[in-house]
Amino acid sequence: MLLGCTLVRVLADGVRLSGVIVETEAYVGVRDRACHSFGGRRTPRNEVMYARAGAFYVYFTYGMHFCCNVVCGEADEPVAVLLRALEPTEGLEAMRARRTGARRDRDLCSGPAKLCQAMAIDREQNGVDLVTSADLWIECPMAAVVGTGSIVRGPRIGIGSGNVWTRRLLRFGLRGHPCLSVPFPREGVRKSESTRQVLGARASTRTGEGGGRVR
DNA sequence: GTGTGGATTATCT
DNA sequence: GATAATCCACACC
Repeated sequence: MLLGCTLVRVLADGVRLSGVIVETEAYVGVRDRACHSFGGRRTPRNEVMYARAGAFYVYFTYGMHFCCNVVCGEADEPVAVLLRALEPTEGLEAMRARRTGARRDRDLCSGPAKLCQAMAIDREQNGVDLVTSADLWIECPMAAVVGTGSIVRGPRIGIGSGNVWTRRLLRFGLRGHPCLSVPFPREGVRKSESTRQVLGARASTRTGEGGGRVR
């Protein structure tokens, strides 16, 4: 479970940037049409998806943006979670400097490309091991555990349409949080679906056992 | 507040 | 050559 955990980045000059993960999307591997590894596709770009859980997968898109994912499968099991939004908590000054154009602090990291810009994440961080890196990791203190009632889910963003994978509710967020990238269609989870889907959410966004860092 | 279109390039077909 | 897990500015309500 990544929601509620904190992404931490330490810059070369020692400045520390961090934010609480408030929105994610699951990309569940070779069966998922919207996933870069669909059908077992393996290229230089998505090679990191085939690493073991804890690897950081950064890719470039739309000619000008970076997006970042946490790989969460075993080796050769290309499954990852896209980080879509953070609530900035440390280093706001540096984030504002990098995100000229963000009018409010809540918009510093309210999108997958925005958070990469704010957190100084680009190609350099592709393939970083979040478990051992000294300048990029995820902290998951027990106090950050999020109750299932605080989670909303909906269809993933920007992946076209036309098959069941575009409709599956694989986007997750903290209910009503001001830093979400896009509002969720309806701020709730239908009772008939909640139990099964929340269990699915936890399975697909979990990257390993608890502890100081995710692995 | 919502909706539209432009920016700009790695990657794969 | 087409596509893309996007963002931003601007127009309009």
